[in-house]
Amino acid sequence: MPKTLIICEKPTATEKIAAALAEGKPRRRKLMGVSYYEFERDGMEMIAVSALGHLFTLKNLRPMRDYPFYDIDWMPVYEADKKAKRTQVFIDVIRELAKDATDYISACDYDVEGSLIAFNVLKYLCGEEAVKRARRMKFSTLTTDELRHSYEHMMPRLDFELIDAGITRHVLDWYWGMNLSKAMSAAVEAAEQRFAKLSAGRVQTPTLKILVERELEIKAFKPEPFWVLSLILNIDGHEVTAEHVRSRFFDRSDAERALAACKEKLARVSAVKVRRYQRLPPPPFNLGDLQSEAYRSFGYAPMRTQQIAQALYQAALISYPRTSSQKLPSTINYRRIIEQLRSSEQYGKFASELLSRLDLRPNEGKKVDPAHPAIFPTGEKPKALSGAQQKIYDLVVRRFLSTFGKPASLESVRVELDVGGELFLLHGRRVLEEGWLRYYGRYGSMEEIVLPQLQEGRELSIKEVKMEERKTQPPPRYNPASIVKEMESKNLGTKSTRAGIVQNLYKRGYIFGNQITVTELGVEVVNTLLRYCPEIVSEELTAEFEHEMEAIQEGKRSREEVIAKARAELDKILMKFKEHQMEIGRSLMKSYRITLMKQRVLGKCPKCGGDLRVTISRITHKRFAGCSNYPKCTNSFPLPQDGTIIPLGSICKECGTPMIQVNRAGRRPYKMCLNPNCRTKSDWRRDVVDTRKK
DNA sequence: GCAAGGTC
Repeated sequence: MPKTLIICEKPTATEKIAAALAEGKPRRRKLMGVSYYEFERDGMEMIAVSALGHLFTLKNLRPMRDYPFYDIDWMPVYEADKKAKRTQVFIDVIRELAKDATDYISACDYDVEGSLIAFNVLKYLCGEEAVKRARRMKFSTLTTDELRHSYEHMMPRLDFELIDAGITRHVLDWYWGMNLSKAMSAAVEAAEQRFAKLSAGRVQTPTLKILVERELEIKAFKPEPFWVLSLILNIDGHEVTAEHVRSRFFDRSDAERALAACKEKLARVSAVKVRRYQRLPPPPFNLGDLQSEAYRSFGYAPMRTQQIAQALYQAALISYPRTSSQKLPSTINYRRIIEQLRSSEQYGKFASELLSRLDLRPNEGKKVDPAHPAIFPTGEKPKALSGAQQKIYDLVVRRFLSTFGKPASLESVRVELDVGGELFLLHGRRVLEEGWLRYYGRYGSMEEIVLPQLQEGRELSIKEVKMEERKTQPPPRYNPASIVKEMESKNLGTKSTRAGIVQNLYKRGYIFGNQITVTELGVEVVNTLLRYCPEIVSEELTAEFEHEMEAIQEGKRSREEVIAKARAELDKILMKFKEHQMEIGRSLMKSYRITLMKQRVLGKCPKCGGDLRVTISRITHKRFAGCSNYPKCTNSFPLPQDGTIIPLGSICKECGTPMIQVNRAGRRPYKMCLNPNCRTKSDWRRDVVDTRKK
């Protein structure tokens, strides 16, 4: 009896593929805790089984004692990474089910990585014959119609061009990243006999470079003074401030001359310009947009938003979150979703309003994704959500509804005021029709500036004309959300990896703070690599990889050719690196030490003004905050033993000790002062009891 | 140890 094994990328996709292809209901089975689905189609027996993303990864075949090192091969992820034990049962189950399979279908996401995931499963778990026989389903959403269509129009073989491109990408990233990381650590070891965990990579290093460049701009920035003139008026008992038409005077005497001209007591309204305009609804969320909106609205780091979105997805409340798409194809049946939302207390009236319209169409954005639509709520009713989950869910639902809303109608008013020939401006803004802004609620809140009725020719009494000195500001620092956005615009990393790569830069000690500052170490790593391997620092490497991948996909270059070229190039770079490793190692270590020392400082000692530093007790080996003036000053505070401690650079309003933030795995970050007896902590114990009661 | 990519 012939049996077809369908390889899918992830469990939820497996379920949908089985449901779409089965005649009748697929039978859900379980083996070693892993679900798979049996069903019939056209008289054939079929089994849909799931991978869990990549089940295989590249690994060095021997310990990597020296570099250059190129001896790598594919291995089960669970063997390479002990923390990924979960993937082992998936491998066992697929191997078991492959035993009596006669035909194979690759039904992973239709992109380079998906093609490779299925290929490795077929090659290492089903055998070479399976690779030759396997066919490929291509689809861009997991809707019944599209899945059936893609089954009917299957590619009769695997997409080896995409697979080859994928393998090459993995190998090149490994070669470049691992060898350069090793080269830096080895340089430190050779020069200082100490281990320092240093890293470089095609994505992380250009990202760090962007941050270093901003750091340099800020350091080189010379604030320039400028002057502003403002006119304070009294209109019908309200105080209103108008700004001079020249928003900045860089020449003080110009500002003074303008000020001197304003000696009159009255300002005359010389023009009133009213403009009506529309603001279109926003496109639906992709992951990057959700991350930056959640940072703006709640201050959540992109990594946190990603984790919360993943939890909501697993609770079947929202669609697949790791997407770059801003499209909502009608096949997701958004009318049904909005109908389901109608029964919700919070969103019901918005949903009803939308459903009463005939033209229900989303305002889509330009970005697409080969495998997933934009993020949308499934319409399921949420049960017991945590506070943070509730917030992200609310944001997703409101954004989704907003996308279908009518444009908002706004009115802006520009009032010109003449004071002795000097022109001042008043700006007002009013929402005429809220449209989609109502659905978006607090996330789209538009500040209204309502001006009193002002007719041309009216004279207003002046309270004061003010001249103030200000300074130009340096360009703003990146924050975790804006650097993720910058990476996206430069095509660095993927939607799934960007937040994690930024987190990694923090973990390495290359950067710190929410307003991102690059450490001495981060700057030195970039400088070193700029000197010896500018290729890895440049965003161009990603672009170059992409060209090579394209050439491979078009059959213009072979995988072997591209890999051999990279090896030759790396050989030269790494040799030069090694020649200079003593000086490289010394300067890396120097900046490493400075960064470590600075990282330990939590703030000023309230007793003596010295530095309070994270210190490890010689006796108990536990960490605490101790004063740098020890033994002259014996001031100290206990610290939590788990998690990362981040100095906040501020002091407690109650007790004056430095504030810190504690980040612990799986818990939400919390802020506290160092003093355990501070009044701010008097209710901590009660909180713990309260939580337990619930 | 060290990358970047997929997944939960």
